[in-house]
Amino acid sequence: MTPREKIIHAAMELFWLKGYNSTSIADLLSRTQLNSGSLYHVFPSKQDVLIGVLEAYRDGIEEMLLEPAWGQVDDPIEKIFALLGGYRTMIAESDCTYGCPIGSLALELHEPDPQVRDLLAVNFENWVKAVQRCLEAAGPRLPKGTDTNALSEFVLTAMEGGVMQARTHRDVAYFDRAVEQLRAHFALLEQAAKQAA
Amino acid sequence: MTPREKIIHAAMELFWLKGYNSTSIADLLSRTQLNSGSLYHVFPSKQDVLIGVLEAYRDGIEEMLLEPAWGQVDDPIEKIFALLGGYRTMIAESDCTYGCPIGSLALELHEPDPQVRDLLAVNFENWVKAVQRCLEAAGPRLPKGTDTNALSEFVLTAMEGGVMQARTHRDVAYFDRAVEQLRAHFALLEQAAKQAA
DNA sequence: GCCTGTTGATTGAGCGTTCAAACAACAGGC
DNA sequence: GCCTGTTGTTTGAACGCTCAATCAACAGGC
Repeated sequence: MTPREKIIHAAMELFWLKGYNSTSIADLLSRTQLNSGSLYHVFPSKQDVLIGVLEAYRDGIEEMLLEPAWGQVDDPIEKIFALLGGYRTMIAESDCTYGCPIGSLALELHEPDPQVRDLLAVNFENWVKAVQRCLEAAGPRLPKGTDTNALSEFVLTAMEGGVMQARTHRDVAYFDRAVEQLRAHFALLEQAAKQAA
Repeated sequence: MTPREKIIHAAMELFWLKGYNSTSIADLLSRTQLNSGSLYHVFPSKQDVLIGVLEAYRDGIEEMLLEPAWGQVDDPIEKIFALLGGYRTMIAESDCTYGCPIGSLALELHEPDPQVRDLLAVNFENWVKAVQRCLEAAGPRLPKGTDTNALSEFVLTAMEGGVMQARTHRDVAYFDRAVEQLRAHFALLEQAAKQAA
């Protein structure tokens, strides 16, 4: 494991756990057993570590997020809820102290550099696109003319909003109810598609 | 205007604009033209300023949020979308740099004191209750047995998720699409209620 | 002998907080 | 009307600490 990998690995966890601003370089050093000079040899600044982390999320969405969630799910709409189920597991295992790593960073950084903001946006976009492919695969089960982009964005909306409330109340039931409402929405859409046919 | 009011007023704006951690006591002092001793005479610590701010939001929800949005709206379901419209105005006026003041704080503070967490939760609860009263007022327009609590939480979910994406992409259209999806959900619910009748 | 990479003490700015001192406002005694 | 003691508030320099970042010195492979 190269120093670079060590740092990225540690930073992904610490930024997720404590946020970007509350994670100090000293935190990263003690976690990786490196010295400050080594870190600054690899990353010119703390922000470059953040960029590395966001790139790692961007490049690892398939194997880190989608494949684990979709291992044994074929139905395209169930894939969406399997993805949300993955977040539920994460939330519950951390006693509702962790949230969505991208979403937390997106709200924490109030005036991010363009490069950071673009990476946050790209991470959201890729997530939305993955959901959108599921919606496209669902084909005629959804009403004709469904805006799959807007609907897949809405899945992200529900996920992020549900995570936020679950974390605020320290109760995963808030997330569950958000998912349940989204499921009801999909049920109504499928029903409407069936009636129109 | 007492020093206390000055501080609360300035802190509401600065915490909203820059977040809690990125707002320094020096920022508050220069904004209020007070000296550090005066601030610490009123608030024993920075966190107590935060508590004051959250209490101000809690106590001001009617006049600051609901009354302005509902001034000339009677239809209970349109009230909900008028409330969301209020947020849209806020977002757009700030070029998508501001978000929901409570939501941002909720995600920024990773290990808040119980008192702070309770205040964040209470602010969410009151918001949800206000929406729930609208849903109850809508009565038979929604399907029988609708879980108005879960549905009103879902309105908050959609708002927070939409705000987050709009801010990340610096584009209010993301918020608009989230609201549009929520509107579609309500339309389907009203239709289902009508069919059952 | 050069080059790539590492070491870890050091820097200086910025942070939240403190405190002795100064000040304003008022009350009571005379 | 004037002095005196008290109370509550304001002043702003100073403190201790943490932070991100630096850099001269060093190690090992080729």
